[in-house]
Amino acid sequence: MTPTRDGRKRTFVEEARRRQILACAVDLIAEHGYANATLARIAERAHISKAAVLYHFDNKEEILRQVLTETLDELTAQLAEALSAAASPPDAIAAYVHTLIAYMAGHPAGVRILVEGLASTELVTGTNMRTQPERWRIVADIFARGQQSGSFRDFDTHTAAICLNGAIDAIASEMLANPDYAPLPAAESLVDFTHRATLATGY
Amino acid sequence: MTPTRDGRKRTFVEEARRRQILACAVDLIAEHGYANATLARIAERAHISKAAVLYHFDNKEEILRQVLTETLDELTAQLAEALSAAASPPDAIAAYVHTLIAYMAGHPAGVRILVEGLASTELVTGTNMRTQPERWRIVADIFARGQQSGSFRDFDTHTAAICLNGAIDAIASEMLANPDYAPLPAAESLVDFTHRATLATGY
DNA sequence: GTCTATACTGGGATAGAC
DNA sequence: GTCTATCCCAGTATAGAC
Repeated sequence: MTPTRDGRKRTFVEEARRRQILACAVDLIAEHGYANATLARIAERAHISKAAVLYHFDNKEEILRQVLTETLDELTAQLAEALSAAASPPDAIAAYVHTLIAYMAGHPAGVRILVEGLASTELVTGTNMRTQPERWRIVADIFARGQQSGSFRDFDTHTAAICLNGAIDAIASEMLANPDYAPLPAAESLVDFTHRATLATGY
Repeated sequence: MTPTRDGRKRTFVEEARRRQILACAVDLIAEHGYANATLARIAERAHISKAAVLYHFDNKEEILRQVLTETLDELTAQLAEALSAAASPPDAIAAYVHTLIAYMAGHPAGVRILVEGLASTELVTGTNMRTQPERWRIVADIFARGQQSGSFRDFDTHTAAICLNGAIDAIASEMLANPDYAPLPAAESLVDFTHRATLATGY
């Protein structure tokens, strides 16, 4: 996974070291946040020197990027599975919301990495880390399919998708900030809101 | 505004310097982002030394905090005005959405400061910058009042408020990332979604 | 190919002169 | 009240040992 830039094959040690470094980075980011997960600390935890870390990764940002894409891939896989099992577009929307929020509830470290990672790469460093097909497209496509099949009323799918994702993210943030906030009822509410707002047939 | 820690009064020059420094910081953050708005650059733009900047502010984060609260205060004032003019809770929700999105459309620099500032202070540095009465409360209260007066159906006002704010923020982010994205239709859509999802009477 | 040592840069923060 | 000098730490670059 994640081939080298020049397509050359990776040695055994290299692969092992990369995994080890990434694992250390994940732990540190989850515990102390990205800004406090310094190269020195990562190196220390991996029992190697700073320079050794930079031998395997071009720079610190590349480590974040890698951690981020791995987390994202894991989530995407779960999402793909849930979506393929959905019988109808409205079902798919419900599955999307539930899968995302369930993941967030079960992987607080992953959430921190995603929230902080996406925010810091996009905003702080200016690098565009948006997922390949922009995130809202997945949802917008479901809405569009539902409109064609008549299950959704006519509305701007782009805006609806952005709002839904924003709502999910906000719930995730609240979960991080407030441990008392229950994710499951929140997910149910959000699905309910979305259905009421988008379904063609009366609720 | 923003008294000193020890309650002592601020001299004229001190006040002027603070304003000047904040103005420079605002410009730099808006143009290049918080991370790239270094003390050196702020000092350079204000024609003083780095240390002089730190004489007036304890550290860089305090500058951000100040910029943030000023931007937030401005926005809050506009919001309060719009809300007080609203005749009913549903009207208030519409006014809330429109005011926020209109502000965002008209003040791209302000948006950048808010988005980046809130994200980086809360997550990267770990400082809690949530506004005094947490942001969702304002909206949740409107929903609650509307439920009492019968205009809203029964739902979890906390979650609804979080979702609505998340949706607004997501629209703001999209506006930043994609200049083609039109804010006004998006605001209309969001108000429409919210009404459909929350009104007690059929739509 | 893998790594250590070391040195350089740039950012934030402090001490002390004026 | 403002500056200079200095320090520390983070990220990065290079040389070279093995």
